[in-house]
Amino acid sequence: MKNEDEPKDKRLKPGDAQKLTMAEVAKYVGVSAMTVSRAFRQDASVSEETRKRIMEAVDALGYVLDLSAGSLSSRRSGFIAALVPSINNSNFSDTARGITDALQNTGLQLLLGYTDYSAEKEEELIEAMLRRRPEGIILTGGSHTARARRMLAKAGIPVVETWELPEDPINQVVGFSNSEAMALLVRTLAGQGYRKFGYIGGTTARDTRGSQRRSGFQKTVEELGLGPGRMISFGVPPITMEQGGQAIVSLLERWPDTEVVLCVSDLSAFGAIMECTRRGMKVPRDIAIAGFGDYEISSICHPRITTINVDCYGIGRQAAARLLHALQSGEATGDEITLTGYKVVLRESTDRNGAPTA
Amino acid sequence: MKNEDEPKDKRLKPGDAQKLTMAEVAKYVGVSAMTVSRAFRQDASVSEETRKRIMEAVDALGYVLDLSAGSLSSRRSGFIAALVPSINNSNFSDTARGITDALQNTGLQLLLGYTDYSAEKEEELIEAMLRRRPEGIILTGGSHTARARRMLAKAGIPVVETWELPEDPINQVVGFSNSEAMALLVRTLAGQGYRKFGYIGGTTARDTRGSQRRSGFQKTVEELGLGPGRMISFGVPPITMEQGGQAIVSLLERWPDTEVVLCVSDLSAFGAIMECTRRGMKVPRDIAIAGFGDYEISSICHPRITTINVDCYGIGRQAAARLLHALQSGEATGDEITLTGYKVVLRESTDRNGAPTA
DNA sequence: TCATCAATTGTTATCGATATCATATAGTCG
DNA sequence: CGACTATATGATATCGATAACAATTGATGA
Repeated sequence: MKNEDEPKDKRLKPGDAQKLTMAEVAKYVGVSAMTVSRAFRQDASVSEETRKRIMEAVDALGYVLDLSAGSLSSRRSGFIAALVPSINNSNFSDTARGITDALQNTGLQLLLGYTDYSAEKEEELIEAMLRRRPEGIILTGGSHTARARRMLAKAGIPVVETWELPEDPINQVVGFSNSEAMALLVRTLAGQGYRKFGYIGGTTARDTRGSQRRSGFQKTVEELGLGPGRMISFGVPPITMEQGGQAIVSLLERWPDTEVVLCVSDLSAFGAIMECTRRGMKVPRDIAIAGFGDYEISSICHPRITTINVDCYGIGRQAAARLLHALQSGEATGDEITLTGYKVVLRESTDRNGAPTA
Repeated sequence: MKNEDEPKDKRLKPGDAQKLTMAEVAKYVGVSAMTVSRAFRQDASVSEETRKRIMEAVDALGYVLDLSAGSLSSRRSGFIAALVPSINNSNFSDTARGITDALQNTGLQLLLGYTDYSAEKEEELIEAMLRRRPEGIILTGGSHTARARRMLAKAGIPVVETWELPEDPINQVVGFSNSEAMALLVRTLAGQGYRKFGYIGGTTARDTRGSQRRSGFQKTVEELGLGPGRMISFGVPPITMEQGGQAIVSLLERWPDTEVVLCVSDLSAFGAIMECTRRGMKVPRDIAIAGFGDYEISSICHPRITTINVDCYGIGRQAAARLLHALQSGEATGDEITLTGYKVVLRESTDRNGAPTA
């Protein structure tokens, strides 16, 4: 079947670098392989003149360092792993960007995986990552399978859990209380006079941040004596814009007099608002709607959406910073919790005056 | 400065896995390391009974395979690299998802990097990737620095360029003509009676897909005898929702009688529509607006946005499939071009009847 | 002037798994 | 029954860089 002996692909000229090794570069320059190895690192002691000659040879030959060999020997893989629920969510991709930026010039690279909001998939990914011996690992959330926890414990590398405040942290934490953030939003809106609160979120407990927001909502509504919240669960997290639209329809069918609806994220809030608009309801005149996460869309759409701004980028930066610190200080750092900020952003979608804009 | 000899971090119990090796697992079970190695692969010949015993030991000891060692020996790194302009763009994250899905059960992992629409950053990333010896690499677009091209040629691995049809392909291509896709949209809208066309895009040539769309627009408008298009360039790609809003203001100031505006992406189209709405203009009654990319938002927002649907996910899947094919057939595959589909999706934002919905 | 030291380079062993070849054992078949 | 084959396992060399230590050189200073 296979024609192995056919002439090689045209882009592979016979004598090409293909398997060029450090030793060959060394021979070419007339030094030892070790010297070439040193030339690739800034710290090492190589005379400027030698390094220049080596680098010229590297260029001429087209040699590319082989880290997989180096990392075996140095026992440093040169990357850190990060797992996020979804790459298709700008909150998490901002966090990924924060990590990448913090890793600049550290010689560490980011290996990203996404768990699709599933603890099982997370477990698989953790194993896949650990097989490549990352120097540290950043996780989203604090709920992991037992085996995942065991693997992480054994790995002996710094672990940072983000975006939440887990009850039983593995190691370090960089995040905030989703439940308190949502509570703050409820209190703020109650302070503006809203009384009949609805909530739209996903069905299962897969999205732990979602459940925390939900419970923060529920608890606060009750504390304020505003009766039980009107909760609609719609679909498996992450709930989409479209599901947000469907959810608000159900919610309003069941509780037509709802005054304000809080959504587990801006995306569902946006879907809900659009669906209302489409049905001839004015937001916030007929109903107020708020989201969570402060996605770009919320400051652009019409009406602009009230939300909780979360420091997504900062979470990434700080998580990476904690990791770097742990690595530098010889892994002797204890477990710490770094709180990141959040704030209510009041916008048109919950404006008591009703007229979103002139 | 550092206290290297302090007691180790509490979470690392002395006897822990830390440096558990395959040889130790082998000794524990009473077989050779080679047999343990085989047990980890399905294809290898190990008796079911031995494999079971080994896997139990692996579990009991908490051993995790070390791929960095294995890949040095087997000369297979077990991953493929993909570079996208931005992870924070759902078009590209759909492509990334397509790649990941296609890689399921192949033993290959995806290593993702983002270039931020910069050829220099791409070059850096290509080098960083090649240092880890990926078995293949997927790029976005066809414009690369000379050094990047040289490195890729020398690497001797399959390369897939995506999302475009480069004039001078490196190896394989999976994509479509952005210029023709945009041309199709212009023709479709012209067919509906629109005559005065505007265009909103980014300023520089950094985003080659953007420039191609622009030139497809320009060319077609002229071909149809609709005068030169009214082009507004706004900001460095990727242009944001907000910039879309600013751009349409400029465009309408300059050419108030414009009938329809095409945007380089749905995101800028959305921003433009919201800005119009905010200023009391009705879309499409007062002005029609269309986007490119068929992002989720475009089917949800109000009015829904006319756009070009691109098979983002399919691009990823097929790019990975081409790569896998090349790897299986002993890298002897020639350069091929795989065309992916696109289609015009007509929605409310360009509806000639003007009334988006009841 | 000779010991000492810093700077630079070389030598050798090694990281941990796997390719490759060798070997043992059991089953098959004319 | 002997040769042959398939299956299961082991022994050893090796992948390509780097750690660790050794060696060389020239400079410095008492």
